[in-house]
Amino acid sequence: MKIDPNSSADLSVQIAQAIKDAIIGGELIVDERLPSETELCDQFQVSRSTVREALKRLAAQSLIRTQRGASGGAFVNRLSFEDAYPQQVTTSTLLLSMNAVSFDTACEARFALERACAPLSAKRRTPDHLATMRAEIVRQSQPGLTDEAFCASDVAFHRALVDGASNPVLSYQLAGAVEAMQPLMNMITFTARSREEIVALHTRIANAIDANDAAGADAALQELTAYTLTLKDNVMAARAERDKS
Amino acid sequence: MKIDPNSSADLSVQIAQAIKDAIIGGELIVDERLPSETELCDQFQVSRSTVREALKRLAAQSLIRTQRGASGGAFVNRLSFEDAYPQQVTTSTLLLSMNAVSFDTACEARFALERACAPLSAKRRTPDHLATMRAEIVRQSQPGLTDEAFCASDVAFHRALVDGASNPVLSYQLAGAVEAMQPLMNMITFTARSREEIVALHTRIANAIDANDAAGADAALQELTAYTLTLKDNVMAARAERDKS
DNA sequence: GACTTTTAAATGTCAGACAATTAAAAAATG
DNA sequence: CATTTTTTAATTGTCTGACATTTAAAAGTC
Repeated sequence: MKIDPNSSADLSVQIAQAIKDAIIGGELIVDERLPSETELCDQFQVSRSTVREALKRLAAQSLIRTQRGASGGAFVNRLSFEDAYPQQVTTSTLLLSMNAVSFDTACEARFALERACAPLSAKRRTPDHLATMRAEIVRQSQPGLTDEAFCASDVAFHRALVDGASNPVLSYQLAGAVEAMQPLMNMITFTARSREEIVALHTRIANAIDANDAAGADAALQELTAYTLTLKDNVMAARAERDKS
Repeated sequence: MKIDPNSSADLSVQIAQAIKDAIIGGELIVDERLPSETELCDQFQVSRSTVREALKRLAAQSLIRTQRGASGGAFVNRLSFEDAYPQQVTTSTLLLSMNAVSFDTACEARFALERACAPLSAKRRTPDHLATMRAEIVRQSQPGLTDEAFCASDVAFHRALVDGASNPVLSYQLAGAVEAMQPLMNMITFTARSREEIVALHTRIANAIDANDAAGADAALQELTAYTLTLKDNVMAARAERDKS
């Protein structure tokens, strides 16, 4: 682990990168303790503040964790899917909101990814996944549900569908896409009629997954995609009309 | 933006979270300048080191950028897909390597996601994407290529396929899955025979995409998935044999 | 007016101190 | 001797103050 004295980059950035490289390269393994801050000062010939800023950068990425006290220090963190999920969701959400990603683009991505999971989910789903899907369908059918709660339940339903594939890598990748869509989905007002339609499609999906019917699930998902886009168009048209008057 | 004086969490963590919330909540908009470090010290009633550690945490997540000099400071960063890609790849790579994700699981996820893109890519790919795919096929055909270079070219080929869908959200999500697989792929030794087979499948994929043939591309991708798993099994079996003797 | 110099504001880095936490060692206790 | 309590030392967290470096804007110069 060395830094380039000729580099113009900030020292704390260089040090963070050096440690990060060591972790990625396997020189530092999971749960291994890094040298103490004081030792890192000696090693890199910088002050403690600089070392600390570097360590905070790594902590922000969940690459290390720190413990205080004797025999404390910074330890290489096992990056778990649980840790990575929320970061992935936050990043995806900001990407969508800051880059003016259109509803259509996000929607397309979401359902394309979800359709990739559906065949696997049809094969492997457990009773547990099916129960979650059914429960969310029941919730969605209840009148008086706010649009936000309806959307949250929608996310939970699709999450169960994705998790049914029993592939943590897929679940991780999709959590971002599906959950990041939620703010966009919340912009849509769901009429009683449209909820009915969505619940019907959800039921078809759940039934297909239940029956290990990949093709059926795929077809229903395609219809749901098209219907979601229709809903969005209606809401947009209604708003445009309202704003005109 | 306030912090809870009763919280047991580190001050720099709390301050980072407060600013992060303000960004996500839209109180701080893109390119807006944050108060200077000194002003933040007053605002949160903490020392400059603490404020700086909080800012470094945010910088590590690309949420802010800093500029030195007069009229410098910390600015809310527009999180671009370009910034987010490498972070996504690093995180995915570490997730795979640290959680003992099996080759099969990663492979399944990768190809499932890729198949989700193929139909869109068949519809929208530009001559540019096709040219990249063809160029990588040519490179892969050259004898004397190292396994690493072959794998890198493989990633580039599939990246072009994914980018052909012209959906930045999909490209972003898939970059992680595909590139994170590379270290695992690098473990495989590609014989001349297997390269020939892969190049043939790549050619079929490129031809199908060229001909706007979604079904053809999907079929070739499925075969490639199966073949990749076969290759892995062969390599594993050969190693087991070698280690026994 | 165009160029150069100065200035001031901001971040980056350093040094040293003390506070808070914690595990282990040492001491006290029964 | 075993158990509990106390002390100690190591380590991170926070504070203070200083100086270095960078940079845009203001002031000065021709």
